[in-house]
Amino acid sequence: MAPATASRTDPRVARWSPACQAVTALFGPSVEVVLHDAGRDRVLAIWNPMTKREAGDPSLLGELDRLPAAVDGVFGPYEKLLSDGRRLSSVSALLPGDDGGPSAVLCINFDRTPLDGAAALLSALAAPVAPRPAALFAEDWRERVHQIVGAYVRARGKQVERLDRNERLALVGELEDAGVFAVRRAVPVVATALKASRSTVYTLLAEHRATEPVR
Amino acid sequence: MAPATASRTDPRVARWSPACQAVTALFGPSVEVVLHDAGRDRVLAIWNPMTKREAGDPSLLGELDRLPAAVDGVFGPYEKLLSDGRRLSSVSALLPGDDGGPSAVLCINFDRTPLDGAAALLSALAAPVAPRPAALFAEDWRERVHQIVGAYVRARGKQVERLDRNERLALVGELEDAGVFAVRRAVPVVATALKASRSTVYTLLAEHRATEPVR
DNA sequence: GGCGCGCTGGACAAAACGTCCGCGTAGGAC
DNA sequence: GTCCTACGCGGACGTTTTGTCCAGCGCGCC
Repeated sequence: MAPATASRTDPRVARWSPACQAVTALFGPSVEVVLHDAGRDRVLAIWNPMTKREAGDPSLLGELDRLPAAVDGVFGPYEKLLSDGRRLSSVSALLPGDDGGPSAVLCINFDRTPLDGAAALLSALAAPVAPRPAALFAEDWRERVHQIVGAYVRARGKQVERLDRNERLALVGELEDAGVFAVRRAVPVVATALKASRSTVYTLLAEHRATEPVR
Repeated sequence: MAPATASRTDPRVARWSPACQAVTALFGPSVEVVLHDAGRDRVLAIWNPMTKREAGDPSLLGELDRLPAAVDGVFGPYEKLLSDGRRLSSVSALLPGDDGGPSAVLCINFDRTPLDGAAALLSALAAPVAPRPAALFAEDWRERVHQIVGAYVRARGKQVERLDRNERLALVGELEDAGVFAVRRAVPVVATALKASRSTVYTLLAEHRATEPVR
């Protein structure tokens, strides 16, 4: 498994290559390992590249300056965003040369996008998955209004027109509790079903809401 | 973040430490990184130990001989089993010394137990989840919006922000078909759920209605 | 006949709805 | 890099719906 590198002869590549390869081997296609030339700001070698970068390309490591202060020569982990939307967790490490000073920079980028998907799936498990809920909506709410009104009317054996004020109030209450008034253009429909005016429905509704404030 | 090591002065530790630390930093408590002295079969340093091993302990690396042949000095990944049942994926790499010969061995052990749990959970998803009883509509149309959006998003393993235009259009279509937009104040809620503006939702809605006029 | 209650339609203000447009910008072509 | 296109955004705006108010009126009752 050779890295994409034109600098095979560079001693730093020879030195760090096994370590980089080990990481690549363990995490397969999810990680990209990049070895940078600290001095020339170039990519020395790259394993499993996620972008089109290759050895010799500029490193664009200037960003390291702006990152949280290094701990023992290690930056991060910090988040990176690829242009295609993938989300990476990244760390960088300053690798010492023979003189003890930094000679190379190691960057490990971990594509956590699949994990995001899995995490979403997992957290969604907390809430039960509703299959396709029955078509309560569309035109059904009208029917629902008529059902509620019809049931009420039947229960008292009167026609709508004969219902007295309290009964209408109660009926509006039932409709409200069924959520009918959360639907657009519901009031006129209810008014018709109740054989009453829009005004009256609003009055009853206000009265009901004043009585049962919470809902 | 210092490794558990009594060999701070060993030049090999100084050299490889940043790289080991980088790996530890990225994968947090899930990985253990061990640097071995190839010659003396001793642990040189260990980061985030999962067992009680520490620097100076015998390495017990004899097993490497029995592993699949190394590729470019890298062994594995192979599976290890801890006594407490945890399952590790591991790789080992022969790290070259200044003379080019091996001077140290790097082992990275990744605790995949949590992933096994997640995988089991995930595959269990294939089995149908008991549908929950259909709720009366009342206030749950909001929840419905979130369910539909959530299901859609999960199906593609993207988060809402990254859905492209067509996907959003389709999603709005589903919401429309579910009758969501028949509810008062639905558009702002949908906009929020979609992480889009009210305008955008209306645009998509218009587009959808132009495409599927009857419904 | 006079009174009170409640419903009514109409008028009107407020809120929600839906449309439009200019601007910023991300992404692609060159 | 520059240009270009397409898209999403927020704000402005006109329209529709909503909700409130009121004067008038029917009806039962004293």
